[in-house]
Amino acid sequence: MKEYNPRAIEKKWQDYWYSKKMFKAVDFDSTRKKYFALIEFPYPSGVGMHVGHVRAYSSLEVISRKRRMEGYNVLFPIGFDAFGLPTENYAIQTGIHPRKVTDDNIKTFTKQLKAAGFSFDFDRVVDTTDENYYKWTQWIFKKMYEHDLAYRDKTYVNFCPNCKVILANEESQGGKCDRCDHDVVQMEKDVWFLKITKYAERLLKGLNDVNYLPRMIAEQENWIGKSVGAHIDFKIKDSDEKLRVFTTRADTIYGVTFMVIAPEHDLINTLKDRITNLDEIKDYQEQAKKKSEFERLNLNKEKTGVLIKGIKAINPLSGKEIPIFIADYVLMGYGTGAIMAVPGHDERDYDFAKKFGLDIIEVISGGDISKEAYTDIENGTLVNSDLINGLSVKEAQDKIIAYLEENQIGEKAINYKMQDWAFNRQRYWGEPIPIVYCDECGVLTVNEEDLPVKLPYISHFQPSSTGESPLANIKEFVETTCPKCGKKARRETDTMPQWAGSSWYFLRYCDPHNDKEFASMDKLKYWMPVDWYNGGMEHVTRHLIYSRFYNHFLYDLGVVPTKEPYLKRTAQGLILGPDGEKMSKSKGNVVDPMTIIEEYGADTLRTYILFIGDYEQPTPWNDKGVKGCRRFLERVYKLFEKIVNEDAYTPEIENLIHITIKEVSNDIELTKFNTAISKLMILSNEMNKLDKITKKDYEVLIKLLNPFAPHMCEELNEMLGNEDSLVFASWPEYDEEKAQFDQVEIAVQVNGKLRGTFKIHKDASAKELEEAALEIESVQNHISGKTIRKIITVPNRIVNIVVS
RNA sequence: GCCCAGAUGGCGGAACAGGUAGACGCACAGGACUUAAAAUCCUGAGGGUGCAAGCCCGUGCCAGUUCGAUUCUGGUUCUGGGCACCA
Repeated sequence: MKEYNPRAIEKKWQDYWYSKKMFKAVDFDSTRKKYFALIEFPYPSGVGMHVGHVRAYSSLEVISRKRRMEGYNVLFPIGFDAFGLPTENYAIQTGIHPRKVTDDNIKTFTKQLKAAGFSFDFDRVVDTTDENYYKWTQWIFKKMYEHDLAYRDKTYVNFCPNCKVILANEESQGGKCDRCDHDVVQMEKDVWFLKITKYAERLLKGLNDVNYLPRMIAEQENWIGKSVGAHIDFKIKDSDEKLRVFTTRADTIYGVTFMVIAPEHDLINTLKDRITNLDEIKDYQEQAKKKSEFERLNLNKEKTGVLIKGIKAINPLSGKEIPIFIADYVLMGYGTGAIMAVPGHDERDYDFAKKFGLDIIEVISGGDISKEAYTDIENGTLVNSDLINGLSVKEAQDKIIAYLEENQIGEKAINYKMQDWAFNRQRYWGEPIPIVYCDECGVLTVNEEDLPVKLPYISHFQPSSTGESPLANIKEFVETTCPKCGKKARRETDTMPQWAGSSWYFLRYCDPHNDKEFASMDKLKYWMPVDWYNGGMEHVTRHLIYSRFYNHFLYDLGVVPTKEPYLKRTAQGLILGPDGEKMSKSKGNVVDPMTIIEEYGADTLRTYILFIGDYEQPTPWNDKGVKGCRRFLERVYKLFEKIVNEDAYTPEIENLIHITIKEVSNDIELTKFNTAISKLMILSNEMNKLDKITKKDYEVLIKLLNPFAPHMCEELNEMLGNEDSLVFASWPEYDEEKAQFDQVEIAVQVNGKLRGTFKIHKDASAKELEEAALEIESVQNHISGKTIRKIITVPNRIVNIVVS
């Protein structure tokens, strides 16, 4: 028998699978159930495939191969999310056009994916930068605009002076640019927004209909951030103006001792004639504008603010006059940009009141407001609150809200932390936004038949420092005609963020070559929803929410068949460097999967990456551990020599085979790949102890191992004389009766401490167990001279003798 | 600060409807094969203490429930992730 030679074997079977298109997903196949397995398509960066990709893809790779063996028509597609900053920055540095960079990177990536033997359907590859793809990305935007979900608004945006680009909130967390870590500054700008907040409630409700890991549900709920409370109008004294606030604590209304508005609040402008310290206020507004988001949100800093002189608000319940402040701890972007401050029962208001020497009134008993704000809403009773004295927090809230609604000075209200999605970038390498500005007709979308708005092939794509897109400098691009009146008009020069293309790619996989629609309803009905989606935790609050929003919108349009796009979502843990640190070039701890493939083979890499540890936990890479998996595969390969034609039956091996089929099958479904592999190791170790094994038993082993190490298993299958590939071989089945051991080992305890064990046939009676247990010598030593109080027996497990 | 995970040998990790802690793999030690090494195969091993059978201690820490707790409950420390002046 030849030695195990992965290099030759793997090349041979990859050629076989890919040339015969073995992994082709068949549209409308009615003979088999469909299964749509989705992994997050990669960004084709210049460094190529990372071990993190291998781990992320291996889970559904194993599931897909198992599903095919179980008789499913599997759609396991791959594509490239290729627009974006890294490619553009690389192009700026090197002068090579992003189109060429992208094409080269995709080629390399494809080669690497095939070298790992992934069973993707390579006939359905999508590339977000392909004009036949982004035509539909633009089409969806057009539809959103037509349905009032895309709008232009002047706002302060996060601007990265280094990348020269406006960032979404989620790209500038902690006041740092997501891409380059530079400090983000505030800049006023006219930008495009998508009204994702309109879908907040549905995105929240939809979580009940999907099977995501609980921590993902929690993260999404947290991100959407729903709060139920009330709007309350406070009259401005001697004026018709009202100041509207949002509060979740309507019950504390009698404890309001001042009000605070955000620096950007309109009230200043509206009442500027009456404000006596306008210069001071304006000064404060200017300062607030200059602060970076990070400075402003920095919790530890002391609160600042200015009393607005000349105006007062009136508490609608108590009638008391109260001062109004302007302070940047109140955010314009949440609620109404104004709050009623209740220092007795809110920590932030408490700090502010202490600093400015303002009254602090107790309206809920139970705490000590001379020391700190009392914020427990579960306990405590309302006091000093005319209408609601003696009530619980909950009762008081209901009563106040009812009162507000009756008197039309407020109502029940819901707020979300999630904000509308800033949807444009001032960059070249993205989808042009299909909008035209006409002096006569205003803002118009490009007609459907004129899509796509093609990205011009230019050689200078450096951004300007004014925050304008490089496209603004391309005359041929900017100058166009109005889709309505035909006169001269200008194109929008901003492009879409990278999230746009990835928000609907799973739909395109169902019908990737369609040039009439983004995908046909018939095909979508056949394939959607995605049965199982695996990816990183880092995408749970961005990509996953955005793509769910897109899908909900398209559902409303009637062009996709399901509300929720993904039935199930799991996430892999990070692969850390051998030093236990996150892999990074600067730390020099990056492991290149291609090196592992060259040295040990793709089958070893695939097996090791799933054996390395708990799939969901971050786990350090271990070079020596790879060898162990290679040894395991070699052992399985060598077992081939033990196959005999004669009868080699033993009850033990039959038992073990059935148990292994059962447990490996279950473990794979639960993403417990590490224990699945360990059970295959146990089976092969046991087989190795025998002198001879049957072909039938060996086939079970290689079929179970096939999803992990398909090249070697295909080779062994061929060596067995089987003509059909393992791709569609049947997944082994087990007999529940035979998946049990006949003999069980029983532990014997005295007072809960292990004192011995014995073997007995399965399902022995309690009496048999007791008798056998009492006969054990060491047990007798521990009970002699004592009284037996109780004997606890658990069938097939344990006997515990309680003595005293 | 709030929310969510997690903490088990030298290392990665098993086992939890409460029932023999440490499966499987790595690393290590001894042995076989070899002139030798590598590779391979066999054996050993949580810690302590004994010549040994054995005994004692052990799943971050402190309590509790139980015949019995890595598993359940309360508290606590540390680590990782998410959110964060969100009214």
